[in-house]
Amino acid sequence: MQKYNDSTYAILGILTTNCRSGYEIKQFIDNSLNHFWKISYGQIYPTLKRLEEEGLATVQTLVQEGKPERKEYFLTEKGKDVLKNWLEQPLTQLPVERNEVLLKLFFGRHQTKEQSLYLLADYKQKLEKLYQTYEGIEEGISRHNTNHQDAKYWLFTLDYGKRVTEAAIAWCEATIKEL
Amino acid sequence: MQKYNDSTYAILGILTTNCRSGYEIKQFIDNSLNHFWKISYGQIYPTLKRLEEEGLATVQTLVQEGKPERKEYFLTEKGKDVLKNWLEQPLTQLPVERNEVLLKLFFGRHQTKEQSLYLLADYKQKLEKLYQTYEGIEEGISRHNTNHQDAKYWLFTLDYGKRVTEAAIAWCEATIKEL
DNA sequence: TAATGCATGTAACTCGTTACATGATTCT
DNA sequence: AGAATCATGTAACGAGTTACATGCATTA
Repeated sequence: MQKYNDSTYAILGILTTNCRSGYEIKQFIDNSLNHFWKISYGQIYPTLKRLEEEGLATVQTLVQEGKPERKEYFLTEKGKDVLKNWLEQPLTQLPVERNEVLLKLFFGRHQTKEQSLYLLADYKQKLEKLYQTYEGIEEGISRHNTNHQDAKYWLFTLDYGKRVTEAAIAWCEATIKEL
Repeated sequence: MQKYNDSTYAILGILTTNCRSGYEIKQFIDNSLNHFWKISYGQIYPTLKRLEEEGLATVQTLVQEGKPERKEYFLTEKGKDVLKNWLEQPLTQLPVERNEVLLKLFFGRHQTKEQSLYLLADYKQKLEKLYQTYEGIEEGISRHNTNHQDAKYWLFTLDYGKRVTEAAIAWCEATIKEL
């Protein structure tokens, strides 16, 4: 089976929901996957085009009143198979997560102590803000989508973000103390 | 001041150590930064070339007996300034860390429970292996480089890796239970 | 009247990897 | 004899972002 990149699978997955157009897909990602996946129109539209060309989806152009035309994409059986197959495959290997703060801290000997402390304090602050964002989204989902079939899985991904961010914050605190 | 990408700054930083050639830089990254930064020769050599062209480094070709020629790079004052300036700048924004496992779990409703459990168990196992790798490196540094000026900072970056990985493992366990 | 939302799309660019080419020496 | 180490480099490709172009309807 031919390989596609992960963004293609993400789009394939989103097409199983009610999102059908490039515009809607972008919105969905920004609202629901934004904490662990992002994507630009410059990638969405060419991908959708390719999906159709390769028979993974069909298109229907919808003419709307008072709104621009909109192209709706629907997964074909082949498209569903490709998605299913991808879902079944475990990760081949853990990616190396580049971290700019660690890179700077790594060269900490060439900085003053104050600079390193400032770097860490700033990082910590940004992580705390991120944590609050997670909490906000989590609350939103819990309140509005309690009965939604996907809500459970959405909350799992948010829990991941919270736990990992929490650990990073704790590291900042410990490192600031030790510096 | 002109902007460069983070890999350029990484190379600039490494040139402040005793690593002077592309080959040595690659080795250094593979040995010491590998847990949060990686880079290929296809990026190192063109970057070094550019560093020289833009006056951030000078080159000296070293003819060795019984070994191939080797090009040694040395930071200029301008190169040191560029590095220093970068080190002083805090992160502009936290990057979104793409996570393939979360992406698959997000579409968990389209999978069987067994598939999701398998995905998580496999991820957990890989994280545990990674954790052990961190411990191994940490031990190596503690044993051999106790008096090295950089050792402290190297250990900080490893601590980060350990804490974040630990949190991810705990999330796997919790999610497996809840599924 | 200006901004925002809806909606699609492309071209240029950056970043990065992989695969390839070259070639001597040393170790197994 | 073959593999590993030392050493440099390029070409092709893939992934992804940003900026731009277009244009109508609604809201402030």
